[in-house]
Amino acid sequence: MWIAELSQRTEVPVATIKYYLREGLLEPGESVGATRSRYDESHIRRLRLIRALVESGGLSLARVRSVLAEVDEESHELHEVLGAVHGALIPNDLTATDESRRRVDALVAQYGWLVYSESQDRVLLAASLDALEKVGYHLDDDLLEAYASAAAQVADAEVSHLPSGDRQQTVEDTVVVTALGGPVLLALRRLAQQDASARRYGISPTTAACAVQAE
Amino acid sequence: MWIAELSQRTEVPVATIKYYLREGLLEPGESVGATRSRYDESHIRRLRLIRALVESGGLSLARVRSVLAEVDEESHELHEVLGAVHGALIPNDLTATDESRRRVDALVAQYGWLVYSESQDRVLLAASLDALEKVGYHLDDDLLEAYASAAAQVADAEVSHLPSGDRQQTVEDTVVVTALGGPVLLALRRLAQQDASARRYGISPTTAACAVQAE
DNA sequence: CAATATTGGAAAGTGATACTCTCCAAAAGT
DNA sequence: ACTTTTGGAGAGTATCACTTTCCAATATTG
Repeated sequence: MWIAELSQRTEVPVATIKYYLREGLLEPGESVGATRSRYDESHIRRLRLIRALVESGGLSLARVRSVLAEVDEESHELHEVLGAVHGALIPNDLTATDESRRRVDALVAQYGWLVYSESQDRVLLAASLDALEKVGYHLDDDLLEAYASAAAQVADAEVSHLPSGDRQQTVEDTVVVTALGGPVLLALRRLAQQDASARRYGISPTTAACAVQAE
Repeated sequence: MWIAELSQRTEVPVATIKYYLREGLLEPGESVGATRSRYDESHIRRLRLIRALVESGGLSLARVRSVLAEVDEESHELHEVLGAVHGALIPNDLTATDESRRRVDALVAQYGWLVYSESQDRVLLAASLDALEKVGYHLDDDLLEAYASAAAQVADAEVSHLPSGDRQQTVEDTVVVTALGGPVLLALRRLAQQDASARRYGISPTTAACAVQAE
C-alpha cells in the first residue's frame, strides 16, 4: 500500500507518518522508484503501537523509540525484554535517599521478589516514597504492603496472561500490557477510591440514588 | 519570611515562585510596603505540594490549578473533594465506545461500587480498554477482574489510612495520596512484574545471583 | 499526450507548556 | 551614600510533537 492508505487505515496524518519516518520510529517502506514506497501490515501494526504508547500510555516519542528498539532486538529473551522495556520507560535522572532505598530493598526481600539489585525500578519506587515524605506524608508500612500485595496480584495475573506463541507477538503484548495496563489499573483504583470514600464518609440520598441508578 | 527564604527552603527558584504567583497557583504574600511581601509556612506547604504534583505526580500546571481550587473550596465535604480532585486529574476530551462503557458499568455493578453513573473515571477506564483493543490486545475478563480486585484492596487501604483530623490536612493528604500513590503502585507493579517474569521465563544463574544478592 | 495528483524528502513554521531572564524603580539594609 | 532585594511586568528560551510549505520526480487520469 502507499502512504495515503497507511494514513487512512491508521488515522494518522501523512505528515505525521513522514515525521515518524524521519525520526526513525517507523521503518522506511520498500522503495519503488524515486518518489514512491510501498508499506505493509507491519507498518500498520507499528504505527498503531506507537499511537497507543503515545496517546494512552502517555510516553514521549523518545521513550517510544527506546521501547521499540528493545522490541526489535530479536536476540533478547522475553525476561530481558521486560527489564529493558521497564528501563526504557523510566526517567533517567532518578535519585533517592538511602533510607528509602533500604526500605524498598527490605520490601523486595520480604516478598522474595527476584529483582536485579540494580533495577532502576527500585530507585523509582524509592524516589516516589521520598516525594511523599517531602510533602509531609509518610506512607505507613501497612499501606505500603497493601500496595505491594496488590501489585503482586496484578503482575502475576498479567504475566500469566501473556501468550506463549511467537516471540514478536509476545513481546508486543508485553509492551502493551506494561504501558497500557497502568492506566487501566489507575482508573480502576480511582473508581474503587470513590466507592471507599462513599462508604467511609457516607453518601447523601441524592448521591446514593445516582450510584444505584448506575447499577 | 521574604521571597528569598521561601525560595531557599523549598528549593524553588525565585523566578519560578514569581511565575506561580502570576499564574495564581500561589497566594500572594502579605504586602509590606510597595516592594516587599511577607510569606509564611502556608506558602511553603503550598509550594511543596505544587512541586510534588508536578514533578512526581506528572501533572500539568493547569491540572494543579484545578486541584488546588478544590483543596481551597472549604465548603466541600471530603467525599466531594475526592470526586472533584479526580475530575481535575482527568483529561477532558474523553471518548469511549458503548461496548467498553457497558463493560465498565457491568464491572462496577458486579463489585457493588458506589460510583456516580456520570463519573468521568468510568469513561476513562472505558477509553483505556478501547486503546488496548485498538492495538489488537483484548483484556480478558479474568485479568480485568484481577485489576479490579487489586484496585479495590489498594483503595480501601488508602482511604482507611486517611487521617480524620482537621479538614485542610485531610484534604491535602487525599490529594497527595491520589496523585502520588499512583506512581508508587505502578513502580511496585513493575518490580512484581520482574519477579513474575523471572519465575515464568526462568532465570539464568547470573540473574539469580543478582536477585539473591539484592536480598 | 496533457493536465492533475501523489510521493519522498527536507526545511521551516506552529502552538502549547513551563519556565527563565531582563528591567525597573521603590525600598531596605549597612 | 551605597549596595542589595523586592514586586511587577514583559520578553525570551527550550522542548516537544507535530504541521506546513516547498520541490522535483513520478503516476494517474481524461
